[in-house]
Amino acid sequence: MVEVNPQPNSGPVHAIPPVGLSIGEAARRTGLSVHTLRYYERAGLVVTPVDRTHGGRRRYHQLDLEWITICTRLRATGMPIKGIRRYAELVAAGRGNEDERLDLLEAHLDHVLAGIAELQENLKLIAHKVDIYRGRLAAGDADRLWAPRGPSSAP
Amino acid sequence: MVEVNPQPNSGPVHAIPPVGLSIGEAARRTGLSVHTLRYYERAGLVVTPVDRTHGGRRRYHQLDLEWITICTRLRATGMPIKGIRRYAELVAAGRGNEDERLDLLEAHLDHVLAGIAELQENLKLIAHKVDIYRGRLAAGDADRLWAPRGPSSAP
DNA sequence: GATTGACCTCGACCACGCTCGAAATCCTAG
DNA sequence: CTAGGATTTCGAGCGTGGTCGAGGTCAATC
Repeated sequence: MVEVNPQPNSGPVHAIPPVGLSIGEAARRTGLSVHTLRYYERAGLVVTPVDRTHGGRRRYHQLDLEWITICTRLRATGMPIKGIRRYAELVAAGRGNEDERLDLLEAHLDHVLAGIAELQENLKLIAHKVDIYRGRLAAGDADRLWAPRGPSSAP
Repeated sequence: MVEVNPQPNSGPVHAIPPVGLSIGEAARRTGLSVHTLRYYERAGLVVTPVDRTHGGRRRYHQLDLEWITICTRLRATGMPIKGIRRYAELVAAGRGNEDERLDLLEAHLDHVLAGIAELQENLKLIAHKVDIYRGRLAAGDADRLWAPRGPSSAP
């Protein structure tokens, strides 16, 4: 299937050939589905129009993959599609709005950091409950755990 | 509007009266909307049936609020509704499944911790970009920043 | 030249987690 | 007794982020 066909003039398998990659190959490399790749494009997340073959098929080049990777990082950290589109628009607009780009990224960064802090705060309660369960199960007196309208204190 | 009506025989305003709280009050205390409170109930997240007045209105007591708070913590850490329902079912089933409850919570804990780690990993790239923007903007040579099909390397 | 599989567009559909509106009921204040 | 606001149920609707399928095109292989 994935036969490596050693060609004298080509680099490692992971290098992107000058002709670019098909959408399927791009999908494998980015970890997105081809559907999602097309969706992101439709949604305006992709800065530069993706190159096409004369027959109308997408060819992904280095820069495309790099940009898409940035998109996945932003998504993975919870930035909504709209936010990424906004960022893409700024980048696409070219020089002169770097401060806005910075603002956008910084705001996102702060947002995520705040989210992590909150997450950890909420986790405390859960971890506490886990500890209680563990302790009581180990002690063998799990019967004293909370049950509906029961007497104890650890749901 | 929110007039505090000092009553001799009642404790602090934040104490829950024996008759319980209306859904509106419960909403204010939990930070959820009344819609969401009812939704959670419908969705099977609430372990014990919420008490009702003879006229059919919900009355929330201490335990209800505590349980709902747990639900919000689980939600806030990304546990899906189904997961919380599962947990609620276990608790509702009473004694004998404490190990399952523990498994569920531990799995969630691990899941969230892994998520945080991944989040922080992804944030690195973003923070890196922020640094680059900051550095270049400070240096006043923002023109060298990435633009569509531009020469530089920092989108 | 025919087949085969990857790719194309377009619009519909899905899962999730709420959110809302209508119409009826309750209950408290005047 | 009445008016008003809070609450009830039920079902529909919404925003987000994909995911999918139909029907057609492209291109490498036999």
